[in-house]
Order: sequence, then C-alpha cells, then structure tokens
Amino acid sequence: MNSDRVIRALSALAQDHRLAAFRLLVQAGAEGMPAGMLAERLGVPPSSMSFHLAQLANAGLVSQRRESRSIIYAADYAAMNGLMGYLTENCCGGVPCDDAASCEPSTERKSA
Amino acid sequence: MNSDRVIRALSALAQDHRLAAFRLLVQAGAEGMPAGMLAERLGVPPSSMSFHLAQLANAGLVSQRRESRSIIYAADYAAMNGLMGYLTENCCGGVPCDDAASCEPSTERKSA
DNA sequence: TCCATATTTCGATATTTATCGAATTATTGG
DNA sequence: CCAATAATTCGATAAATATCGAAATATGGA
Repeated sequence: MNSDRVIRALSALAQDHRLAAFRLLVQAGAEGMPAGMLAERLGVPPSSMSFHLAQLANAGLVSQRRESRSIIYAADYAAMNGLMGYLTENCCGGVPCDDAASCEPSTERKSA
Repeated sequence: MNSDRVIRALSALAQDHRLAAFRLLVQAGAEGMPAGMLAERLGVPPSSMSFHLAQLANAGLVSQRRESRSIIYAADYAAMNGLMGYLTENCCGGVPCDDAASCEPSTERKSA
C-alpha cells in the first residue's frame, strides 16, 4: 500500500455520505447492497450516490457486481485492512499488537 | 469519537503534504518538530505549511507549543488512537484483536 | 418490441481546498 | 529600540469536490 493509494482511500472515507455508505456496506458483509438501497437509506439522490460510490470504488474500498438490474456494492475488507496496516505502521508509534488490526468480516473471524 | 471528528481527522490526513508531515511528527515522537523544519523537509513554503498544520491541529491530530521563536508541533497519539479505534469498530468487520490497535509512541510501548 | 426499473453519465453551479507571495505578529539578542 | 528570525494571517487565484436534475445506458418482463 503506497502513500498514493492511502491518500485516495482516506479521501474516499473523508466525507459523511461516503463514510456512512461504507459503514453500511461493512455491516452488510460480503453479500453487499445495491446502489439504490444505499441512496435510499442515506437520503441521497441516485446521481449523487453514484458519484460517491465511484470514489469509493476508485479508492479500491468497494467492489461492484451486476445482479440483474441492480449493481451491488460490497466493502473490500482487504483494502481496508491495507489502509489500517499502513496507518498502524506509519502513523502510529509502532506495532500495536502481534497480528495487528485485521479487518475481516466478523463471521469469518473465528477460525482464522 | 463521533463521526464528525472522524471526518475531520480523515480529511486532515487525506493530503500528501499533511500525511507526510504527520508521519514525520510520529517519528519525531513527543519532542515534536518546529513548523519551519517541517516546511523545509517537505519542500513547502512556510505559509503553505502553516495552512496544512492548522488543518491537522483543527482535527486534533497534532498539538502545538511555543518554544522561544519556534512553534513546535507534535503528533497526538491519543487522537490517532481514537481514529484507529473508530475505524476498527465501524469500518472493519468486527473486533480485530483484544486490546485493538493502540497508537502510542514506540518507546512507551514495551511496558504497557 | 415496449415499458418499467436501476444506475450511471452529463452539465451546470456552488462550495471547499490548495497554493504561495506579501504583510503582519511574536520573540530574542544586541 | 531595532534588526533578525520564526511563524501566521491575508488576499488573490487555481483546482478539486459536492450537489442534483435531466438525459442516457443496461436489464428484465409482458
């Protein structure tokens, strides 16, 4: 994770609608959520939502897949993990705890 | 750490000069570093540096203290810790490791 | 094919952010 | 008090970002 990618990821999350959207997607898990549902939940018009989702996608924080008429967005845990790793290594005093803050869906956390 | 503060912190770090400055301050530790030295290291004119440092300070990520003619900036580890905590809790799948990513200067890490 | 649904792209506009020289404010030493 | 140093504030400008309606692009079903 180079600093350019980090900047893009931080920029993507540094906006209330996008942070809120990403949080919803994290909660939604791997199944994800269609763009329209996100727009409705956040009370944002579809075109604006699309703009924000494009930023998140550009930052690599979300993936998108078509499913019939909908486009489903899902949080990319690996990307978020990468961001957390960078911040921990470069913006914190040092190594925080041995396997560091890993950012995986809670359901897959137990066995790993 | 409410989401408004989180947005401010993310925005503050989402800019190359500021991210670089913050990294230098993290390395510098509690002793900190004067504004002029940061400007010189980053190759940024003083007035621009001042602008960026004000953003970091506004986000609570750095503290400032006067020391003779210089104003010394230092990374606020607690604030960064708070940010990491928020991201871990809200933007990651779940709790990553028991005491979570703590963000303290490496010198004080061993005994804690 | 035609219509309804889901989403994105376009275009126009308002707001915010970044840049940096010049002027201003604070501090120290002679 | 005056000059030198360190930093910030001001002002003007350029660039990026956010907003959202209207138009365009896919998809699926009748």
